[in-house]
Amino acid sequence: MTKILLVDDDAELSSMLDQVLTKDGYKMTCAHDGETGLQLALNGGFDLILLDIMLPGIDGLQLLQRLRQQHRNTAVMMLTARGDDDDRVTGLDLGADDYLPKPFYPKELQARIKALLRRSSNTTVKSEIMSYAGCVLNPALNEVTCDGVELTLTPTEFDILRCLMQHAGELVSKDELSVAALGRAMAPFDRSLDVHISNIRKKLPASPERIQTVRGRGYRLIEVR
Amino acid sequence: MTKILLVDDDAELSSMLDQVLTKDGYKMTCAHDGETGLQLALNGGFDLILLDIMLPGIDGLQLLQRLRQQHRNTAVMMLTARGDDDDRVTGLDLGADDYLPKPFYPKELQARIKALLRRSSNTTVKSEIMSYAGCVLNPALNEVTCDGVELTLTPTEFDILRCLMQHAGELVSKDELSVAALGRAMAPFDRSLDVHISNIRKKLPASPERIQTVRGRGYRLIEVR
DNA sequence: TAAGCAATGTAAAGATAGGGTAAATCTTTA
DNA sequence: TAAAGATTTACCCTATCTTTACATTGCTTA
Repeated sequence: MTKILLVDDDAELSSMLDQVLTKDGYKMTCAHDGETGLQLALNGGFDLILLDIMLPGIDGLQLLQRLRQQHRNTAVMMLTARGDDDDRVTGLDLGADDYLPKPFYPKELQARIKALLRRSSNTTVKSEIMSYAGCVLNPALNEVTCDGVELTLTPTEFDILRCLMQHAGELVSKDELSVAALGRAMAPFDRSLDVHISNIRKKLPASPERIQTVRGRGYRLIEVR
Repeated sequence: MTKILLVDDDAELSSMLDQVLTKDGYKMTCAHDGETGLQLALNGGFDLILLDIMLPGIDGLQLLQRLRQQHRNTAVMMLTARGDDDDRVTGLDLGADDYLPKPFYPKELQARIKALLRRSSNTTVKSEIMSYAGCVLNPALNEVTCDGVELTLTPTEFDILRCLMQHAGELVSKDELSVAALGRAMAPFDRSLDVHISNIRKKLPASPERIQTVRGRGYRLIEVR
């Protein structure tokens, strides 16, 4: 079941959307201020968050920012007043996936929700212990060992390695790695991922090389020996 | 490199967007009518298609529909005139991922493109292993073997061979190959494709010849024996 | 059949883009 | 505010792509 969180202080609008979307088969939860919204967003396991920008307390943009520090994968659609062009751009840069200017037709919201969920549905992260290429990665504990030696990885490095291990032996595009670990698509001239890869390699046993570069295509973790 | 196809008959707007987005580091291709747009969209391997609705010939919605019959995964952003609410909903239902009402600020387009690419980049296409003429091509691993021997192909060579194998035994025009592998239509005096074909042949077993030249028409992969 | 033309093959040179990584800078967190 | 971490910058190297130039092939026509 698809769970949607609606954060909006307009009680009337909330109630209307609640009805409409419930009828569409989504499981709805509503919050009317930023604090409650953030709290729920962080812990509720939602598939999609509909987020008003103008909120009492923490505003929508702040909420989004705080959310993105922990959850890179929840889809977020902002609901904005018309004309707030700057807010929109800021929101999208902060990692919102879409916005809809108020006022809008429910039909359009429904269509956009469908489009967004369709797009984001295959963003799943496993959390089981994984083992490959002499490395053992435990997502629950945030621990990795390689050839029995414990590695000290930063969170980003950990996410990159996890993504590589999820596709053990397969080619993983830099774009996919970037989204999985940095929460954004590769931007032109963006070298951040390359640097992280370089740093991970420094922490792994020097030989044999476990992270193979496939020029122009991505990286791949390879089984040793 | 992220490839974007822009389909819009407004020459001035096209040229402006072309400039702006090229500066952002995207590899741009433009089409000004529906037929050309569809042709390119189907074969160009684009990451994102910016699609005007009002087009001479095939209109944007038709184009989208035709595209979605074959390509589920290319991200599509529609550019619509303000007020066409129905078109927008239709578009999103047909599988567009976003729309932007004209006129818009380039900054907003840029932000939306980033958001959309971020979202769509991990929709990995589980491409299938193909086998023909003694060659086995595995897109997920970026690996090819021929008669059991592993080949080391560059990304472009790989794309060319994949395109040939997709049309196993059939004639493939140089134009189609160029679009599929180089991301552009053949230009006069453009010999790049010929050189790539030559290089692939060098890497394949010397005999029998598997890539057949059909003079004036294109190339075709032929079953050995 | 030979001449002429256009398409194709291909070696080699030149241009470009992708990637490695040290160091500087920015950002977040404690 | 310091420390950790992420990102940007800058420089280098080289695989890869494109262009060039010339050779070859095959078709057409006189």
